Amino acid sequence: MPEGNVVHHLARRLRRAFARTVVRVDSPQGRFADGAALVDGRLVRKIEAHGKHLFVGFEGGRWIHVHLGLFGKWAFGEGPRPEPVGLVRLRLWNDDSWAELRGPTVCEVLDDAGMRAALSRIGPDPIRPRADPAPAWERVRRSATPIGALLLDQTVVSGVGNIYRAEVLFRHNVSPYRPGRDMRPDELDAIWADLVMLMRAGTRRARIDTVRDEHLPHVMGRAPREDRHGGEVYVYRRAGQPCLVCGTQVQMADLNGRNLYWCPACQSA
DNA sequence: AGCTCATGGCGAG
DNA sequence: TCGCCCTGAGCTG
Repeated sequence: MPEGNVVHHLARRLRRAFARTVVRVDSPQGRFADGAALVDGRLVRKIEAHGKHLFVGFEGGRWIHVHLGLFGKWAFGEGPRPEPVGLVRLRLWNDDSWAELRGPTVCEVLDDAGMRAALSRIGPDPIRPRADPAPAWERVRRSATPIGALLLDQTVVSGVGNIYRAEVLFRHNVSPYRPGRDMRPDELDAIWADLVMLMRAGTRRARIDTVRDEHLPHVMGRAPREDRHGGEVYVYRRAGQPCLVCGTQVQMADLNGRNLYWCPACQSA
């Protein structure tokens, strides 16, 4: 259940295990059997994350394209690969390492054109070096859609999920309901810079921490967290609990079918 | 054992 | 806006 930071972290891990090696590929579950046969036994040239999309590039111009969706999960190990347990969509292995993929929304083989087409459908990714936020913010500034919805739209910005959406808007005191066209350019610049910083830190740690040092004492004093997303956050999944900055009850609402969290006092604008 | 919910995204109305 | 796809964990009984 990853946002872009976890996908980039997984790309690094896959790179360490498989880059520039000949990799065996199969599909114990069978649903990816045809795709696996197209790349089995080829040299892995490149492994890249773009937003929440992962691409494993093979010699011969073919790519495995994976999107984990809500439920997808990778497992890794060293040495001989274990017998598959349950539904394993994709398995990769070489002499030293193995990896298993379960439950992805997307697992397919693309050629170079297909890979470029997939990339053309997503907006700039704050984790990637040299990503340019300009096209994203141009769309935001022309849109009446709430900024909270725009940040989750992967064609605007890629890699931001429900946690980063909630947290970055909190950190900039912006109401998730403010129309994109009412965002000031300096606010958008600051939000981009913050996403770059937060998501790159989240890539290294494979978790999402957004609470500033000066508010960490509040974190220490509060009740143990009851969810398992695994980081220290201001508002995500904290509905009904006091805001770590002002004490107001954190609110929750449905926005386009996803749970939205915010502090109505800190984010009134 | 069965329900609900989850860091996501797509397509049909 | 809704329903659907994918899987697993954490409840409730």
